[in-house]
Amino acid sequence: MAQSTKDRILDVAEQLFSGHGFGATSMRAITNAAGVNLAAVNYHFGSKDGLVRAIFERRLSPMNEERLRRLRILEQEHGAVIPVAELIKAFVGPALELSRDESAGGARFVRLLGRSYTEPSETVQAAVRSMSGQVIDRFKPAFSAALPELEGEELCWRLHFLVGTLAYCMSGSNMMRLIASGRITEPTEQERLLIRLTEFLAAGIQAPSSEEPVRTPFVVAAGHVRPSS
Amino acid sequence: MAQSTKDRILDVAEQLFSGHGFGATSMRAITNAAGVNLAAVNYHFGSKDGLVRAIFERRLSPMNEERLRRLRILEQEHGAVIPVAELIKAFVGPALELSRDESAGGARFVRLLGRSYTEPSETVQAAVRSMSGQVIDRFKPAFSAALPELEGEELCWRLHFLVGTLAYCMSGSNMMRLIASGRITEPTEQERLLIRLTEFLAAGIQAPSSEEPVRTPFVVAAGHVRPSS
DNA sequence: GTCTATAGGGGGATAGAC
DNA sequence: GTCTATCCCCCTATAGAC
Repeated sequence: MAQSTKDRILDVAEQLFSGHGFGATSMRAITNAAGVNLAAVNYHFGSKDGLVRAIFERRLSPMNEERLRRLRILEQEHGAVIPVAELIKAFVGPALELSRDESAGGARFVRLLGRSYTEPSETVQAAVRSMSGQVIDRFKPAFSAALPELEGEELCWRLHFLVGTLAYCMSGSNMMRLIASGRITEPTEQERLLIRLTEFLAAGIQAPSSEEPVRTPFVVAAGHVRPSS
Repeated sequence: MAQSTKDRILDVAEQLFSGHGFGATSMRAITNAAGVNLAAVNYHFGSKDGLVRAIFERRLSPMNEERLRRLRILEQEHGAVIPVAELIKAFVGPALELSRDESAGGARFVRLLGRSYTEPSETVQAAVRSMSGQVIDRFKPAFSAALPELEGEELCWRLHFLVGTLAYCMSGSNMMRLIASGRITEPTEQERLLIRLTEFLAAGIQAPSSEEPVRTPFVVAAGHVRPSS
């Protein structure tokens, strides 16, 4: 059950990055806390950026695989048109489940991941983006089929809002404490988060849209007004 | 029209913090870009943390005043029960309007503010929290009155989701590009964001809740079961 | 109010011994 | 694979001249 130097570095770095952010966590802090030598990070990961990428690789890739697996199951059950709430659960569920995995560090990683969506660091952006493209490519058409009344751009915005709400929940923001003002959220209530979040998101993404109905656009040209082809 | 050293530092710091984050922006970078001396930050703001607080003070306080002003107007128009969509617009509007103020740096600040909700830095958390408490204290009862069917804890979560979606939108996340995959969002469409966001949030916050209906709680005591008073 | 100079502490990365 | 030692950089904060 001996844990390798590499794994110890990953675990400790995940914890410190999660608690203080990437920029504010030094390699010295990581190697000290892990009880390994400073040079070990460069040996195993090449650089601090390499370590950051490895951390996302280790947890985000399996999480996204799980999302795709659940989508495939839904496609087998429902065919092309999947109920919206089921799509949301397939997308949101793996993240929230990982966040309950306190002992194995999953919770720490999820906090890190939530923040990474708004992180300015290019390294972090690139890592998350490269591992999330496939998920978007698969889920977006599925949502589109489930929400045929939503015009294309509106759908993009709705998905944007959905990802944003999830990212915020993942980040474990302290603002919840401000809103709840002392009210302690029980662990058992934390388990209701998937239900609460799905109810909110499903209603939001299916909201009636005031988007003007698709009109034939008019083009003004050379003195006369005519419908564009 | 001469801009004081203090204002130049604030403007440049806002821009650099917005682009690279707090931890990754040094005082040297700020003072160089502002064309002022390194020691000027410490003279005018005491420390880097003091500068951070001053930046939030300058923009967040007026923005929150505006939110409260709009809430007061709504209370005069509607009394205690204000339509949910109006409450959302009063809360979200000032932030989105500030984000369109490109020339005066408002847009940069809003990106910064959006990220600050998930920022691990204690200084940032404390600054935002101290300037947002009053807004929460005033809006929460208004939402509660507008949504009497929502049980207390459910309301906290719904507000949490609302703040999260807004924070994500403010942060100007790059993920929108991934979702839209090359589709360019026109400035005119950007102006529709308040409408889109309000539709999404209003539907989400009013979603039917599967929360067990309020039952008379039963108290087990001294051998008999009876409804609690 | 604004500057220079410097104190005093980390930062990431790497060469080379073991 | 792991260590020590070190290079050379940047960091914030402050003392004291102007």
